[in-house]
Amino acid sequence: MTGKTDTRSRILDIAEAAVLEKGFEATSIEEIVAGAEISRGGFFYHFKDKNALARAMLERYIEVENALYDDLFARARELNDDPLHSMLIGLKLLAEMLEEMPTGHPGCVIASTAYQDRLFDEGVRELNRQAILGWRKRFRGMFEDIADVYQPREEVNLDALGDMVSGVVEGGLVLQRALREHNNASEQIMLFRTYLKLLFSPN
Amino acid sequence: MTGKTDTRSRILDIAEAAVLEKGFEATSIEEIVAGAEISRGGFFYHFKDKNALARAMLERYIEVENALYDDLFARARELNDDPLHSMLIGLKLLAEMLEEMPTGHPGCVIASTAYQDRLFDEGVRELNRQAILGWRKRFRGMFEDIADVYQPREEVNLDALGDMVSGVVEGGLVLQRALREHNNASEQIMLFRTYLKLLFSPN
DNA sequence: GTGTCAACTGGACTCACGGTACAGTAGGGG
DNA sequence: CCCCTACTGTACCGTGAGTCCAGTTGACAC
Repeated sequence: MTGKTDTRSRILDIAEAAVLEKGFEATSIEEIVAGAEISRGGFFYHFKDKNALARAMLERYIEVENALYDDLFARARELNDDPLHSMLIGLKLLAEMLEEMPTGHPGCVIASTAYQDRLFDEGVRELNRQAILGWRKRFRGMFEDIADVYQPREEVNLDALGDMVSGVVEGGLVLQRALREHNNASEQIMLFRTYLKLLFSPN
Repeated sequence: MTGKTDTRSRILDIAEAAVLEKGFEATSIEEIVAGAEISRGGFFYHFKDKNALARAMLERYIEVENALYDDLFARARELNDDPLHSMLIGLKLLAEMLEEMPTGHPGCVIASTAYQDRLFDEGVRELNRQAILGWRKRFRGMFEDIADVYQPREEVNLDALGDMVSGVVEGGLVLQRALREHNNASEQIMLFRTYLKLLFSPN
């Protein structure tokens, strides 16, 4: 028929939009099939249950997120070769990006699934876990590069510091969602940026 | 013994335990009434629907949480009269407390409701919002006291810094839940503590 | 042109859960 | 004695997930 998008990814698109707007639980299969203009049978042909949908969404989301981080910090590195300064630039770019997102960042998908984890199976939980561990590794690596050049003023665990990036983003998104404000996440990232400056900048 | 209605608070106890363990959505009314040894009718006598239960739980939780913060930072102030040092002590006490909690801190209740907010009515969302604004005010006040004595090395928005306490706790709890590790939240608080030390300590 | 297969449609059904309605009742005041 | 609070118990409804399955459609294969 249309040919340009196959049904499976059309389902994922519709589902993702709905889930980001109102949460996984509040998004019914009925609604997804209506949006994708398919039958209920068609949905279950592609996804054995809602869990399989969640997994596919998470997989796709994590890929996009990682590509985004790759791109963002690569650009930051182009702008300044120093590991500390490129990190600071990257965080600023990230904060700006979050501010420009109208409905908020999809990062909430991670926190969202974390808090509804009993609704999901082990596969989904494990995906979630691996995503966060991946970010830990990514940022830890960057902090190691910084620490090779700049002696930190206080001793910190670099794994925990890597987690702090994820935590600050996730926490900021929680605040943003609960407060119905708009820039909490980017504000929190900028505060974290100041932390790094204080921690690594030579006096 | 005492208490206006024994049954009502027994429902809340059972519900809270279940919700903390597996989330609000995954906790059925059936299960609550079984645990509290009452009939379904009895449940709906006390709570008109699940929303009313959520609201009552949140109200109670926020009260307990605030009392806990009051107590914790009052003790910290007793141990050291300096605003910065008492804050640092308070955060250490908080981190220790979080570590000692086996199932994790109930703070997740806030994040949890934030991410499932379409399941709840405006009353619940507003309660959530007010709780976070309350913490902002609390911590902002403490940071103002610190800033009166110690000139911060970098200019920061004290409201945002106040939010960062909530954000770091919430974010840490998200990590902890997703990673199935145990000390992420307390670790994140300790990292935040280091931040404050760097920000306010005279060189 | 016949056969096969993937990608569906559509309908009937089960089950769990939230929620409604309401009649009845045990027990403690006034 | 009645009345009120705090329930019990049952019957019933709607919604949404998930199952089963029989049938259709179009592409490509031989």
